[in-house]
Amino acid sequence: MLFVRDFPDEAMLLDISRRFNSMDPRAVRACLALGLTTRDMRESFERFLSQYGLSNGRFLVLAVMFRTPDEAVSPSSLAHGVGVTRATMTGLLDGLERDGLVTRADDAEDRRKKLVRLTPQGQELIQRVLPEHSRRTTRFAACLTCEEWVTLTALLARIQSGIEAFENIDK
Amino acid sequence: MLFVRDFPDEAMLLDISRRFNSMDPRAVRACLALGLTTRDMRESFERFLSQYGLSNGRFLVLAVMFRTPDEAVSPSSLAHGVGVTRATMTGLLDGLERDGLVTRADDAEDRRKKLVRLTPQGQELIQRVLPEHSRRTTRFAACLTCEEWVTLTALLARIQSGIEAFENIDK
DNA sequence: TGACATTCGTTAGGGGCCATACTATATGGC
DNA sequence: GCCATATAGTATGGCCCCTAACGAATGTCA
Repeated sequence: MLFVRDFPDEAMLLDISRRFNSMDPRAVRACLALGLTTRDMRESFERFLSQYGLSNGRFLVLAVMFRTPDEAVSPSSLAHGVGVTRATMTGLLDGLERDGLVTRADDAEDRRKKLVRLTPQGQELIQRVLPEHSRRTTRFAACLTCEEWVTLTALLARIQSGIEAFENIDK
Repeated sequence: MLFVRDFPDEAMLLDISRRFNSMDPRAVRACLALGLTTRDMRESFERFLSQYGLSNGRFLVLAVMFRTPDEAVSPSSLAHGVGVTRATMTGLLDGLERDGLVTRADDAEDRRKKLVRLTPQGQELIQRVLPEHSRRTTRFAACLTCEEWVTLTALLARIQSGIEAFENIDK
């Protein structure tokens, strides 16, 4: 019932639930809201990044690398840091390298590895993005009070552990 | 800072925020939780659907069509109902037709249109999925109390209108 | 040292989604 | 009837992400 992109579906899904099982519409509505809110956040964020020719994945790569701008990192550790597979990282780095934001060199010590480095253009770009990103996040944080954010986190944590619980039943 | 798939990033992003701007870590944490919870819900849901050879999109198509199992619908209205573009719907229908869950026929009245219908196999499948889906949703709803779901919805609504607000500033 | 396992980056192939642009058809205003 | 416009479905090509499998390099341990 989750993960719809359009509002008409709310009616449709409520309809389906009604036909099959009397489910609490408040929970259904909240799930819908969860999906839609997250989608809106994501879209807003990606629209912002796209002004700089970045996607979420590309941004995270640059951001991770910018923590140690002068050190080279391996694609593998980047993949872990960003939270994608190594295969996906290959694709991201292909794009970033093509756009001149990053370089890949061989590692003399461990010849399986590559050494990824930010180019000056890469550093310049991420330094231009991050402050604005920061401003956006601050504005975003103002949507709720501190207590409300804490409440939200607590509720989400309960949902997550609930999912985990019945995930284990399923399997 | 949202939309990370892995936990190490929390540290990383807090680090970034700290370096650039003192942001409320409670808000950052909540955003992270929002993204992670939604992802977990989505993954749990998709894992469930994949047992039946369905994806979120494919499931929604069948579910929408199952509201009127005997009526034919156009790809266009399906796209609107499911919330994807017409181009995406073409792809979804290609797959569903290939798997024998759906048929496409020409519309004699309006020769631009196609008429999509559930096959008996399609009906059988969605009828097998929906009750289990319903049970899952019910279990899911039990994660929080009714009041808590209402609270959650309210908080999310505030976030959404907040996003909308500064989305309008940006553009 | 040699055999085995593990790690690295990559390729190949898939799904999901999008925007864009094309063809065929329909429709409203003249 | 004719033309501009809108709509329907699709093809193409792109991005993001995945799994599976590969060759090369390295680690391990008898």
